Amino acid sequence: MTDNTQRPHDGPNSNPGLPTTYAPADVEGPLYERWVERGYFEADAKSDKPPYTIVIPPPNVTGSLHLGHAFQHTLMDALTRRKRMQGYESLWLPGMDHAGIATQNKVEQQLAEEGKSRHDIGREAFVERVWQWKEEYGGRILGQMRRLGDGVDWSRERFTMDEGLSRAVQTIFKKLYDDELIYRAERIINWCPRCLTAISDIEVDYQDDDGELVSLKYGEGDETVVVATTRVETMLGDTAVAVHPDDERYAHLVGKRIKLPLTDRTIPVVADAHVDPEFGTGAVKVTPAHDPNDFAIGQRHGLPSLTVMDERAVITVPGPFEGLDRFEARSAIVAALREQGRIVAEKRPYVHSVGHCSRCRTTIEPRLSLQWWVKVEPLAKAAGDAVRDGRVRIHPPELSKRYFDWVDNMHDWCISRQLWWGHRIPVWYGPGGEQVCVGPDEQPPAGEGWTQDSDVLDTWFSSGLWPFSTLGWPERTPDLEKFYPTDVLLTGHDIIFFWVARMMMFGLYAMDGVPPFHTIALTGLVRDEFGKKMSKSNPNSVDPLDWMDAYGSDAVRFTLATGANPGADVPIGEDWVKASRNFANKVWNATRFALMNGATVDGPLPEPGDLPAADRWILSRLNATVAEVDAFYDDYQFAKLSDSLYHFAWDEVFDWYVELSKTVFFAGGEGARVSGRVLGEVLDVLLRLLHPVIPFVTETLWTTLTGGESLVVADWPKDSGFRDPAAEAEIAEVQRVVTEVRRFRADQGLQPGQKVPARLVLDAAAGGTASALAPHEGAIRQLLRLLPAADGFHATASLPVAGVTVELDLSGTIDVAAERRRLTKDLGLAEKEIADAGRKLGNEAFLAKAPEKVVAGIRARLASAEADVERITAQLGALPQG
RNA sequence: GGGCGUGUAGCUCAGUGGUAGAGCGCCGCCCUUACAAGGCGGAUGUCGGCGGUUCGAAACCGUCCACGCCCA
Repeated sequence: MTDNTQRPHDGPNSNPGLPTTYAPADVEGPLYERWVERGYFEADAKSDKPPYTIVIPPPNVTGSLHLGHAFQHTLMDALTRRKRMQGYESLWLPGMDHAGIATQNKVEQQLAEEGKSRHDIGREAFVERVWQWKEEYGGRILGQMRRLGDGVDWSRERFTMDEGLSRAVQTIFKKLYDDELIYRAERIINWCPRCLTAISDIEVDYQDDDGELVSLKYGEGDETVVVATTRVETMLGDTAVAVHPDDERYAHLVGKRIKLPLTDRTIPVVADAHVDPEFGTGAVKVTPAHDPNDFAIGQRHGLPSLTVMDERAVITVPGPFEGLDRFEARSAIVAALREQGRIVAEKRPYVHSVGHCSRCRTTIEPRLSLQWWVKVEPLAKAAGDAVRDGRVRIHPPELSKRYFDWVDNMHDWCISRQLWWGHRIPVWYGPGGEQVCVGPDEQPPAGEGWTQDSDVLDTWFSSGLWPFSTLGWPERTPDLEKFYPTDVLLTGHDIIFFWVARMMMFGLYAMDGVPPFHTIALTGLVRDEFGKKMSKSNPNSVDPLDWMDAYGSDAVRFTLATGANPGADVPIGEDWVKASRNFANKVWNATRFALMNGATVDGPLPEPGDLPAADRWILSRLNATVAEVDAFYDDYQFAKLSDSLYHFAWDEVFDWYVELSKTVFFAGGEGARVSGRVLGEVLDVLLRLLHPVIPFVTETLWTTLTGGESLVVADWPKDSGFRDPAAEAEIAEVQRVVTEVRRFRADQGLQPGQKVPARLVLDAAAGGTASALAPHEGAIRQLLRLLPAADGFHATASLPVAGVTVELDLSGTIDVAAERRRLTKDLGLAEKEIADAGRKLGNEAFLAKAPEKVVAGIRARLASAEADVERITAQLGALPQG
């Protein structure tokens, strides 16, 4: 990947301790294993330290690590690592979700390859197979989490189908059942004819599909009515036609029965106020067993519900259509009706919204079915109130509204699934129609004819218990006492409804009104570098493991953290990961330089009063950065804290402080010793601050620099409060001088390495500025590659900056045209500044109404621009003609 | 149809009333003894349009346009 091993300067002069480039692949794996072996991530329930807890959003047992996981895990890892360093008993609890449908599908596929179905081997053997599958193939993501560096407590790893968690499920089911918050009822549900199970409303994805809208004529002679439908096949199950009660067009038909085509049935025409007389013909067909709205009409009018399809959506009505799939039946029925002249109109394609199974994309078939339900109203109200009254904060707050919209308008939750993999519903039915819900320590009813409900529970039912079932509930374990409630729930805003709301409902219900966490931190989704959605079906999908292999886990983590603006989507591209790798390498090399020059953390840090300005400046900035980073962490501003560290490290420590310190190091002696101590201090703190986001490279460097045991258990830095505005101003002046002369050199086409004789003339009139610059002359000369002015020095260029004029001897003519161009441009800018400031200061209203501070600022700008004009004009005048 | 959000440099995004910013990319010079995964210098914007409030608007208000997401 790199060929710089052959570069000449990589030879005899390089430091033998650390190689010139950081090689993540060599260190990451062993480092992680060492952290785990030493038990750094294992939390102690008996500790006196205050707890800090995050439970991981459990990934599917079938899943593998994608960028969305990597993103959220990076943020959770950073939060828990920092808290651990701050002295909290930090627990990040890992685990997986059994993912009912997804896992069952995997094993069914496996069986299909053997030419078998689950029914061939039976329920018990099938569940056994799923467990085998889980042991063999499940949980690939856990190994990938290690690669990413997740500091989770593996000793507390949980799985939703574990014994303890299953017990929690049964316990809460029984409690809800006894409180009459769980009931069984026949309703229209979303049925997937491929998965052969009910799915919840939120597992249905709606999309616009090309369909057909067919208008059919029902009835005979004068008594006909035209209805339109996109699902013609359901007409076999129609048990009424409904019209609006005030619709005069149909008033004469209401109460009468009309002939339903293709059948030997007649159906009533009913009047129902929910029918929209403006839509279509104003008459609608009513199929109570196959449509939720029609079901409601059926309930109101006491209509029978006629199921016309089996669970695979195959027509079951005896006759010519029996045995046809719903889509085949649709065409066949249209053809048959056309033959009878009953097709009045057809619109094709007719684009309309169609529900699809979020697991397999199959078109959902609404279906009348007997299912178990959670009565959510009291639970949802409590979940909403906990946020409304501030016990739980949603971050960023803009997303609260979406949460309220959901919990305040939630429908009862269908929790039964016609699957074999999952928590079986603990209800037994007796021979006489009895129904008994069995609690965890109770024996199911014995005797002839008792059978257990064959359905299992929705996976989200068990994951809703996650924040406390994982800590041992329903037992009052030490873990539960210590670590509940958890602190932060960090997850994507796309599962507010799936998961967050469910945890809130169950947490408040099971834990005596104590919400499961005080903060819900919501992230966006990971997108590609052009802001396009990443999905497994898109070619833009990236395996984060590939990037970790190529650039290191730290690079992937830093990129994700830098993109993490609250609630916003995160675009990520390979170039950005490369840039993060470059940053890690820069930190590596700066520390390498420091180590080669005696940077140390041994001995006390000298008092500020005993330190040169550059040291005071960087220590002042260091402490300000600590404060800034802390504030950003406490506000979940990962992008800002990463950015702040990036710029402090690179722009201030590496580009200026390290460069300034070179003069001191090369001079040797006591100055070098002091400088080594300060540089050691700065890097020590910087590496601690960076560690939660990029744990690997920082650990490697920090242990080398300090000899400390591990950053994982090191103390988090504290802002000492030290600030030195004077030193900051002084270094800013040095930077101005250096930058100005560099610009001149570049404009003049001087090669960066070319040394130039120069004289620094301090401007006595500038007073403090000039004398403050005096001690920095050595550093300025070093940075600018200036030679002493020897005999025969002849200044060919003279650059006044702040309190100093730098005179350069270029031993010949300078590029006057280039210099004139530059000066003219600067002059223009200064003149524009004067005009702008002058306009404001000439505005009475501005002077009267603007704050004094702003006016003073404009005055200062004016004065500075005027000085610039004077200086530049003089420089232009001094240029040779031509 | 209802709701929410977004529109700022070539790209991706910060910026909640007082001099328009960052990263990447781009142009030029350079292997200057930590780092070419680097150094130094440079260019780049009618802040989506229009109107309003204000001494002052990228930001606040109204409106229009474009795009995205959620719900129905």
